[in-house]
Amino acid sequence: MGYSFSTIEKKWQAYWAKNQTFKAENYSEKPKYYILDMFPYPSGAGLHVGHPLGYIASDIFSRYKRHKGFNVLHPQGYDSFGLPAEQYAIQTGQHPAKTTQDNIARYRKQLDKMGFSFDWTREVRTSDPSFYKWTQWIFLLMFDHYYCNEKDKALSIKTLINRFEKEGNIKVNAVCNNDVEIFTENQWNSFEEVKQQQILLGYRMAYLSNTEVNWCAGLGTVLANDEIINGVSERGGFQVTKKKMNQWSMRIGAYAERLLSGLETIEWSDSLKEMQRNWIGKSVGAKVFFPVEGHHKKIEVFTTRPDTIFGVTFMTLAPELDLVKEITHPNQKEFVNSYIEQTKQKTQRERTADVNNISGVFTGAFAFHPFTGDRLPIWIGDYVLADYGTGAVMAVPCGDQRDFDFAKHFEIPIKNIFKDISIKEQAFTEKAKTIIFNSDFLNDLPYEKAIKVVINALEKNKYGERTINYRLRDAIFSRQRFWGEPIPIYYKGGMPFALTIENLPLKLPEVEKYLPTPEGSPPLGNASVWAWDAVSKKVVSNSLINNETVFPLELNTMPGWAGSSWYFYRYMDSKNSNTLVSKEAIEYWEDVDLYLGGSEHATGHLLYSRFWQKFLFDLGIFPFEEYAKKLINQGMILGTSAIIYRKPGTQTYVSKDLISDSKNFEPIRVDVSLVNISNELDIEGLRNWQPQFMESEFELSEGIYRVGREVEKMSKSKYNVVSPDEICEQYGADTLRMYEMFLGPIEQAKPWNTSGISGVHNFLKKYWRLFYKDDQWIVNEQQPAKKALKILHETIKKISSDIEKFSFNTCVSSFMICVNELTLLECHNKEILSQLTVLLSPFAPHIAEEIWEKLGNKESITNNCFPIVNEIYLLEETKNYPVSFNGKMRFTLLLSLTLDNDSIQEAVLNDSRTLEYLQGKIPKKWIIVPNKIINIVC
RNA sequence: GCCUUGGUGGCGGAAUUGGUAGACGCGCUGGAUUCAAAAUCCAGUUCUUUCGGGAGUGUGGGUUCGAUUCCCACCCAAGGUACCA
Repeated sequence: MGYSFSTIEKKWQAYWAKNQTFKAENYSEKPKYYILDMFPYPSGAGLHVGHPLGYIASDIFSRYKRHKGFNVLHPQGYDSFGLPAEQYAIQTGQHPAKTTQDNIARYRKQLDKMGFSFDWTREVRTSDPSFYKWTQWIFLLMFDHYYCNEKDKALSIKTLINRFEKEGNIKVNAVCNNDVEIFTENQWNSFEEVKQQQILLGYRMAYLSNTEVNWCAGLGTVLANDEIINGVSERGGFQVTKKKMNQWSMRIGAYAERLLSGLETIEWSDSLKEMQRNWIGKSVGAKVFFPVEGHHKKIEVFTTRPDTIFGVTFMTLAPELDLVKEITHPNQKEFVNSYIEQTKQKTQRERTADVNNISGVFTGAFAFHPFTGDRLPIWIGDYVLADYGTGAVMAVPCGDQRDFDFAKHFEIPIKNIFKDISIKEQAFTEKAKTIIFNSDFLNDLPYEKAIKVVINALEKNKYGERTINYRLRDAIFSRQRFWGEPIPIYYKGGMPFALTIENLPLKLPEVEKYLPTPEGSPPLGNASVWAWDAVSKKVVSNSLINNETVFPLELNTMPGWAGSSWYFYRYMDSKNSNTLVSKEAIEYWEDVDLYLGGSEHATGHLLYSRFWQKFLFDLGIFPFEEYAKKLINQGMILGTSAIIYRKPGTQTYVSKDLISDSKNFEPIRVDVSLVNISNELDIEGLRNWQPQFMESEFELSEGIYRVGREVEKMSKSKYNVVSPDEICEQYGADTLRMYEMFLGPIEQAKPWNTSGISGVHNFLKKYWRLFYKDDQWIVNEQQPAKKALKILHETIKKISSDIEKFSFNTCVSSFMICVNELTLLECHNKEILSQLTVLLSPFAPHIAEEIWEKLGNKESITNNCFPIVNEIYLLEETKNYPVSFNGKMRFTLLLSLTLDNDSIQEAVLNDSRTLEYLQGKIPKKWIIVPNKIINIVC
């Protein structure tokens, strides 16, 4: 008998569900608190022990905040559009909606078992039309707005049209594509609609452009930069190459500065902010124009070191630049063209791998130095990237290592402009303490001064200007996939036109095949009903496209980050079919108080969602510039993979301890459940696990086969996934919850191992025995011992401050100490145990509810007041009073400044280390305490 | 290379503003209970020692009466990022 967790947990989970204990109201007298988890992608592998880590932490905090008198919003949902369901559909023909539905059901079951206090009435799913209606609506807003640099915010495209009609675009300072031409109001008014639309498209926040994209043939889709790891796709590891395509993009670049400065206002971890800063990559410098000999065009370069301009000895252009073909001398054309071809064929990976391989070609053309008028040879080289800065550099071999290497390799002259610095061996790249010389009007100036002087000179002569450059590029928004939000756009005369909100959601059409069409169009190209009738405002059959009013619809869908960029607002008002979120709901809940999730989303989701937030803030839809005041990154729980070693070309596997050099063997991962704690493999189990092992031979050592181990990310493909289900079954959810917290600090990554779980389970059993002895209820209402009160209040103090600090592992320790001591004191006092139970309830809610009920309470423990520490119980008689000395004859009493003179005398004398020092230095003297002077006698 | 975070027993990890390093748990050792086991309880557990002590928080310095904590240099690990001009 005793602590029967499975009965208790079932009972209370049912109770919470029936009474909707955790349902949050959109209005309350209480202060609000919004705690958000990053919602999961419901994958086929189900939940593993790593998933709940963050959910347990946020659940503890939610329950704690409820005890503290807050109206807590703690919702959950599913990021349910995604590639795995689509690939499963390609293989099996099963509709991704079905796969997704099944996986969600399984996730929900597993989540429910752990006793989370989610308000499930607010559940959202990004693949639900009632949800993606609003994702599409936000896209329409993006399409309908541009970024105005003067007001420094997004404005309606109508404002822009008005200005074009009145004054053309010459005075308009807005973010746009660089190929937008200059026109007057008269020209604008005479343009045809298609032409006008084309110009507007160059200004829209969501725009179409023929961009060079990362094309992944293996996945049949375009990938964003952050979906590529080391030149191959993050998912699947396929090759990625460059390809030009007409793609939707989002002008995140317009928000670069605000995304950067906004970081100062939010409580996110330093490392995460730093990642975003790096990703945005702001650098301050100058644009400089170099006229090309015998050509009307100028080369525009970006440099962070304009102070080195007199050290320029040549120019280098990115081979992809259109300008290259225009300026190349006929004699060099052949070499240049073949070099361009060569570069194109290199994948990003090959290009990055060849860092030390210097290559380039002379174009035969020359540029003029703006100040000296020197002739500078123009080269092309693939170390210059087309999509950073202007795709061209002024090469200063004395001040940049790559320029230096390039110059040495091609025997281009190097000019030294640094005083008393040798540049024989390598370039001099330090900025501090540099004195410029050999540089006309910059001679003898230090770095900082030189920059100011040269930029002034550039601007005065119109040779260039001060510029800020960002590494952050606009986010490509088109995906050639089926299982994503359709983009609510149709095409008329080759120009995109938007649907209106009344016509949303634009639901995914039925298709027979989920693969791209034979012509290479996205999967939506397989749909037979996917055209737009602009009169009836309905989706109609493709066969009607020849009618005057029927137009083809967009075939691309949105990327995975679309829905997740705003989902947290939908929880506030998830059922609303009239608006994204009602005014009342958003005015009450405002923003997320605490966001919990993995740091792997630093430069993806967490950046894109800040961008959307700022855009919708500009439009007055969201109330703040940032949506999450505080963010905590939980560390990953790692799995321990089991590895067996195959002799190449055979079916023979050799035990790990018989192997001296593992290079001669092929490591193969096997399911961790086939291995026991001493790394012994269950050979029969393995043979039954997968057919390929049926005929295997095993070389044993001492009668057993030992596997190798490796700690790595938990993943289905590595067969190292541990599901929480078994732990729940064996020890119960309360033990699992406390154990996961006990493993270590929440932010840290840690390998999963169950060796310590019995300690946590024992704790709960001990706690139970404070109430029951041999199934007899032994709680009394006698006056509690002073010592017991002290232990309780020490625990209250420690737990309260540790919860606020998110230090849950130390909380668990404090509970253990408390229960051990109360057991030792044989304390079964009702008052003390009641308070302890409330304290424990965020961590182990099921057992706490059960005890709470047994203590005679009718209501759930959920909204009961959290215990408050009473300092009276904490006072001690005396220990010793440590004293600190800061070297300037000023002493600080650490414990108390309110003690009278006598006790301070004693205090100081009690501390032998201090006494020893005092006797040597300042006998019989006055000692200064802040605000107080005390006489001390030695 | 650069940025961020970290480095403490056999292991996971504690340590408030600089003040008895190693809380709590695992593991291990011994004991009680038991025919026995499970369960439970008690004691011990940084290393070393000639049993007086001595050493000890990645390494080497510094500040301080006193440093895991503060400063400088270096080493290592994890994560991020990169021909970024």
